[in-house]
Amino acid sequence: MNMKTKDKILEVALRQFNELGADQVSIRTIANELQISAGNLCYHFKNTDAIIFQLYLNLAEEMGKMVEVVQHPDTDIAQMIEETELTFSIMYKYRFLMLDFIAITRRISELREHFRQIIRLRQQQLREGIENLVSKGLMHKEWAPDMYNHLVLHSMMVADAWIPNAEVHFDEKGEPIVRFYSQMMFSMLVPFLTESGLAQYHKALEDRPEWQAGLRFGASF
Amino acid sequence: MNMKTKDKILEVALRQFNELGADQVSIRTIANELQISAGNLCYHFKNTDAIIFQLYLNLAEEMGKMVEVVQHPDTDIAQMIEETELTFSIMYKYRFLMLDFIAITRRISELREHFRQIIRLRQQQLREGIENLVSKGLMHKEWAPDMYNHLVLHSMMVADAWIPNAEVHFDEKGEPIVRFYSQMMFSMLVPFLTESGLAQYHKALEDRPEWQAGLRFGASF
DNA sequence: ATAAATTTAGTACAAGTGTCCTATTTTTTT
DNA sequence: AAAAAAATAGGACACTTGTACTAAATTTAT
Repeated sequence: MNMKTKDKILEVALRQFNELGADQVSIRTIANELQISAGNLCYHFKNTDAIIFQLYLNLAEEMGKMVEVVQHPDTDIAQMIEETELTFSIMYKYRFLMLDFIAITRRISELREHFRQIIRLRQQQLREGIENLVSKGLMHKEWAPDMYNHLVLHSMMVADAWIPNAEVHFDEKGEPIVRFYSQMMFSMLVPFLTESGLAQYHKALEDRPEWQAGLRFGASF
Repeated sequence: MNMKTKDKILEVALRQFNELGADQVSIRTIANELQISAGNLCYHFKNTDAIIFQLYLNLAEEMGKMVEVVQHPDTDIAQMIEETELTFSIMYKYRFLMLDFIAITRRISELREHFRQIIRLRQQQLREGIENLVSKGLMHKEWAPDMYNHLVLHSMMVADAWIPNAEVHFDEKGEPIVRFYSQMMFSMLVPFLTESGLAQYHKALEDRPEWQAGLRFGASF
């Protein structure tokens, strides 16, 4: 099977973006690595922004598919953690978008509005997850007004921030990072779990040894 | 009194950085606005990175002074909120650093290490604050292992992420934004407050009407 | 097979950037 | 007042980037 040039471009571009940052990649750096002419590359994508936008669409698509698959309403805690990890993996695959998000949205304004939609989707997902856990007696009912509204907002911010955070505080890359921050994300719910919720949580950790080991913040934390 | 050219450069540069983003500002855009030659500007700062680094040092200095002032150990909740707001104001003044942080640290590597120190400082501050509240019976003792360790980490991430978040989800600028996110930051502690802690919290809000009104997330949230 | 469409290479151009250098002018020091 | 230092203007240079264009090669359709 022969990969189309267009796909090869996207593949190489994604890697370069992730490794070097959005501002260090140009049509020429990509064309060079692919051994094709810059003119050829411009035939497929007018400029780097066009490539970035396409990569963003790919991200959005992968996210969308993921959400569809996960739609069964009564998930347990172990499943919720897994879903978090899956979502975070997709984000990590396109991490340059998260790292340079502001600079990118300033140039490509469609992206900002489109991204807000994804956020709304994820937010709703989380809210439903919480309500589900409450109805099952795994999470407490909220004991202060707006408590879970706030929790959702805080979670969304952590979900946006973990990749930049990893970039600053870790030298590691890849899986361990994704797992560490998925765990951290879920740990935000722990203080709100009931006894049976906590029991499930600990059991889930025991069943997956790789969820226990994990990284530790180094000198910085 | 005559402002030195060097200070004028920093002033204009800071505004341009905040308004346009780090990648849209060059020695020439700054020189133009100041009606000085590019050569002159390069006499004072070799390049834009040198300006950015100096602005970062200014931020660090302001933060340092703030911490010194605030060092009295027994603050109440109202004071803690005020301190948060003060810290956030300083961050907001230099917000381009937060927005383009990753891209900037990739170019200026000294900055990353230096920044980690600030983080460590703030983290310690928060940890002491929590311990203080616990010892006063305003916060519960932790009822799950590492609970407050996690809380501190989550808070640090929100503290890093609020400015990019504001840029994506709000069109407003300035004070209201700072106040909104300071409130949000503090609201992370609310679920852990005791009854008397909650009472103090609500009283603090009542005493400062401007803390109550606040923004609401618009269509996106 | 032949015409048409797609894909590719190669190159030229204008704009912007950081860097460097020289020549004045202004300020400070002696 | 003379000498030294600091500040400013102006511009040349090399480099990168996105853009645009032409011509050749390849694939696809008829």
